[in-house]
Amino acid sequence: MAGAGRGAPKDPDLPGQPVLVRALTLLGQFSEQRRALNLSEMSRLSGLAPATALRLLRHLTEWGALERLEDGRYVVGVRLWEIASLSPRGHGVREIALPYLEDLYEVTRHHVLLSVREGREAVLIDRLSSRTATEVAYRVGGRMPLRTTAVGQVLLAYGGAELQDELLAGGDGPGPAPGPGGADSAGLRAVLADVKQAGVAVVRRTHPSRTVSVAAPIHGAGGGVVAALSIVVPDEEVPAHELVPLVRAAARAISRNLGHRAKASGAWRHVQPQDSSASQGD
Amino acid sequence: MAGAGRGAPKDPDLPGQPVLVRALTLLGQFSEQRRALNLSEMSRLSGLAPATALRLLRHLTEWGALERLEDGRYVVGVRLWEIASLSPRGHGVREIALPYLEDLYEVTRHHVLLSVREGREAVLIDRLSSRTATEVAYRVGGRMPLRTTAVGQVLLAYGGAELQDELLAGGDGPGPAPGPGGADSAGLRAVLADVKQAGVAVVRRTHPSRTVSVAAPIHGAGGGVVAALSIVVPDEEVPAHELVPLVRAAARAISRNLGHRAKASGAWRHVQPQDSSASQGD
DNA sequence: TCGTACTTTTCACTGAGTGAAACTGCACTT
DNA sequence: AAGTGCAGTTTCACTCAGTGAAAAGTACGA
Repeated sequence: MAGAGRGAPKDPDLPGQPVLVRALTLLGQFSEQRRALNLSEMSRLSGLAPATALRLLRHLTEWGALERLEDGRYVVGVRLWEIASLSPRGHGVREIALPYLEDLYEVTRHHVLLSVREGREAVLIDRLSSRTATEVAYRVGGRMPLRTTAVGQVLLAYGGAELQDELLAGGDGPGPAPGPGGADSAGLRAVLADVKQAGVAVVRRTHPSRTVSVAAPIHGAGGGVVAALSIVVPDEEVPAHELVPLVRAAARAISRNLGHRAKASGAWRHVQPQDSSASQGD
Repeated sequence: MAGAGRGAPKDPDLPGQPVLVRALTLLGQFSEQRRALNLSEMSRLSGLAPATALRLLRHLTEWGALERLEDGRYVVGVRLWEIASLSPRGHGVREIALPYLEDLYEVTRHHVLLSVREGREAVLIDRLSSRTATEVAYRVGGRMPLRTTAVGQVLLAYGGAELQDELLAGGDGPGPAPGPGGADSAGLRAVLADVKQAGVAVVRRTHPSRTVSVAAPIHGAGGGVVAALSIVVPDEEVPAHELVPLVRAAARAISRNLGHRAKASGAWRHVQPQDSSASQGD
């Protein structure tokens, strides 16, 4: 890029940023509640001078990353969506997992979710829901907290100690921090330990409605956990312990299809009786 | 960006490109058959110097547009997928259309496709397929030709004269040009006229397998055609004329949900008897 | 040990990118 | 009809972010 131009630094953080990062910052301004933005908004939100924002937006639009509505506002373009559909952790896992998610859905007729971890949150990759199932809080492409959701707990449990420390110490980005000094760290650690050794997370919620979620880890070819699968049912409609084997079986089938070779031996015998999976009120 | 550096222009086209465009060019190198690329490949394919490509790739990776595998190769990242899921013409239409696609799928148990136009091709936004349905040629996120597919013909028929001229004159990007001098222009024009006034396209194929596709246009709030919906069935299993009302009804329901107010009046009476929809061998 | 291929760092040079200011066009008010 | 305000766009002199060849580092196989 070029210099900070003639003018003095307007914003303490922004001026030194490379062009590319500035352009990505522009892209990052789009969100579920801001799907269409005009120049002034983009400029204001990103902290870029209008002239600069305009130039970058033009390049992005020309390439197809953005599209322009008749009223002049910018929206995310199909070209970008198309490239993004090549994301292995996005559409990639989805393509492989979908048939199994469908099986699970056909059998239970409740919500089936697939997520991956991105930073300190989970991203919902796909969701199958009948119109008659309970209300859902999350949108495909949206983010979910790691601490309080079943998929989140699975991803967190298998995400490595580093991530857990990070999350238990600091805030988990958006959303309220757990407490002043890291309130329920010990509790969460215990939950995660249970999840990890049971191979499932069970989370009970009362908030949007009374539900139970059961989630299991999906392993990639390298052995690491690359995604998590869960099923969300109205509480007390189906006993959770009946769902556990279903969810685990589906997750294992998907893992196998991703090239994961399950560890041989007695894990089977160990895990099965240890049915007391992690749980957390609300 | 900065100058062409010390060296003389290496490639006649590339050197003058702005940084942002170069970065987008890098993104554009990913394709279905190239989902993971290493530095040398990216550098070679994009025509950028390795050092330059590396710097840009680092920025893209840092932001999350790309992710790096253990072996050093780059793949499209979840962050990009997440932003892209906000694309109105991508996941946007999908979200609204999905329930209707599902209905269509439940009733017929055959392939149901949803596409939008992007330049001179169609992009497949979603596909519902039972495992027992006929084989499919296209992948979600992939491109389909406008001339030879039912959805393509719908998008083309409603895409304006400019687009049609463009496509009939020149090549349609990838894929073989129709013929030396624009072979079957007249034929295609007639087909498109039929499609437009019938409100459906019917295409018969023999190639991967014998199938009939029936497609109908989806209108947006502004009245323009924003997407096309189609159903693909094995030939002679279901008579095409039985599918036409199903597909049209679904397309209209989706249009209404997108805020389209159907033109009042006798279109109904006109269109219905004009059942001879467009068709094309292979 | 050498060879090859890929990745990363270095560095002197320079034009691509910068942003304040001016201008245009539109909507709404006085 | 003249005035006000704001979003979008263009201009332009300045300069530092970006450049790419070359060199150094790394990994793997013969």
